[in-house]
Amino acid sequence: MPRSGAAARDRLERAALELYRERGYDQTTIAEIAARAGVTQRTFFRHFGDKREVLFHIELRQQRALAAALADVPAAAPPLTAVLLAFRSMAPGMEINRALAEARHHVIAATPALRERELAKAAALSIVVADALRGRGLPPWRATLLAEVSTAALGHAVHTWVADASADLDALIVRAFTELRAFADVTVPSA
Amino acid sequence: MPRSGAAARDRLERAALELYRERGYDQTTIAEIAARAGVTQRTFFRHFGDKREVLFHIELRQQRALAAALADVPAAAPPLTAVLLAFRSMAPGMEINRALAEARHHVIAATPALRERELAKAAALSIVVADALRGRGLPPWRATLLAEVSTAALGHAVHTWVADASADLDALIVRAFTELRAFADVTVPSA
DNA sequence: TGCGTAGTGTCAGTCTATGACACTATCGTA
DNA sequence: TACGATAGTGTCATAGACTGACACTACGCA
Repeated sequence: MPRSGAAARDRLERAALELYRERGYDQTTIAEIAARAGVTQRTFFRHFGDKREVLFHIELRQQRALAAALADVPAAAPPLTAVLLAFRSMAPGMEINRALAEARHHVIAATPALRERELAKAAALSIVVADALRGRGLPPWRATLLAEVSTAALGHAVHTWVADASADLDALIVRAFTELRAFADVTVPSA
Repeated sequence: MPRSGAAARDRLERAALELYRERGYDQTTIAEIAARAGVTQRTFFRHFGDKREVLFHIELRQQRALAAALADVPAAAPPLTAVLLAFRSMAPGMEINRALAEARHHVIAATPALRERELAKAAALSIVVADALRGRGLPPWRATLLAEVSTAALGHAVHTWVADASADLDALIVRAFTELRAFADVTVPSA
């Protein structure tokens, strides 16, 4: 393997985040990001699919971490408990990167196009969870449903956490799952 | 009020859906859509914010319908039961437009950019639900959580419905909410 | 030393999206 | 009936996101 390219990619990620924060996403051009990273526009698009993706490359790491965490939960644990445990196991790692998470959050919250991409990444995470749930024996429909709902709960916890400097992510995740018990009280026909 | 513009907007929506299906989203240009609708490119962008939005204009109608349905549920109904009732009340209207829904679904499912926008629309729907839940006395954090989770469940039901010609949307919505009771069995610390 | 490969630069081009300005159709009113 | 206000449209010009093609270069390995 020759020249790695990882260094350039890192510089691009850093430069993009800086510029998005300094002058806003819409007021930043790819040319400016590339220039700050010391490469050309064309190289930017070789590393990232589009202007948004540069902010979400780290999600790949989280996706893999989640898949690993899910695989690590003992098979004896009930499906949703396994999901909760896997989610909780990711909290410490995120707490460490809180500063970066906050910086990204500011930009994303201010930019509709980025919020959209964030939802897409959450959906990708949900697929990882669904795979794991199917692997634990849940029928596909149920697995997908519970994966999407669990991921939505996780997303809400993360959003609260990143917006509140004094919040504890792990506690929020637990709280979210706990409050979902409210569904047990819903009145449904013949049930 | 002068010239209404609604006619041109309708033609644009129709033309876009046709072309997206005929040759795919990426292979379709705004110029082609506009030409088929008998207007110029510039007029397209006056009616729709971007190339994706033209497929999601109808969601506005559904958003309003959902808000109305939520307001119509008696105040006596518990919050999540109210959400379920409101969701179910939308099923008949969607069943009527099944053909259109299927056509849109094919295009959306085949196009990542459109799936992304679909998620954004679901998030918008979730905000409507959250508003209603807060209006019913739920604390904000809980309202947002349950709104996002409920909307995720609705989305899963709708996706299943649109992909299976023999499916009954109302039954799927009920089923989704029923299966969410599984969260009651999750093991959480000190609870 | 030379070969293969991954990464990069350069160039040209297409398409999305927006701003500015002029024109036109329709409605309400004098 | 004439007229002004307003919403919709066309035209023109332009920025900026993205892509394909081709040449070049740095690094790892035989």
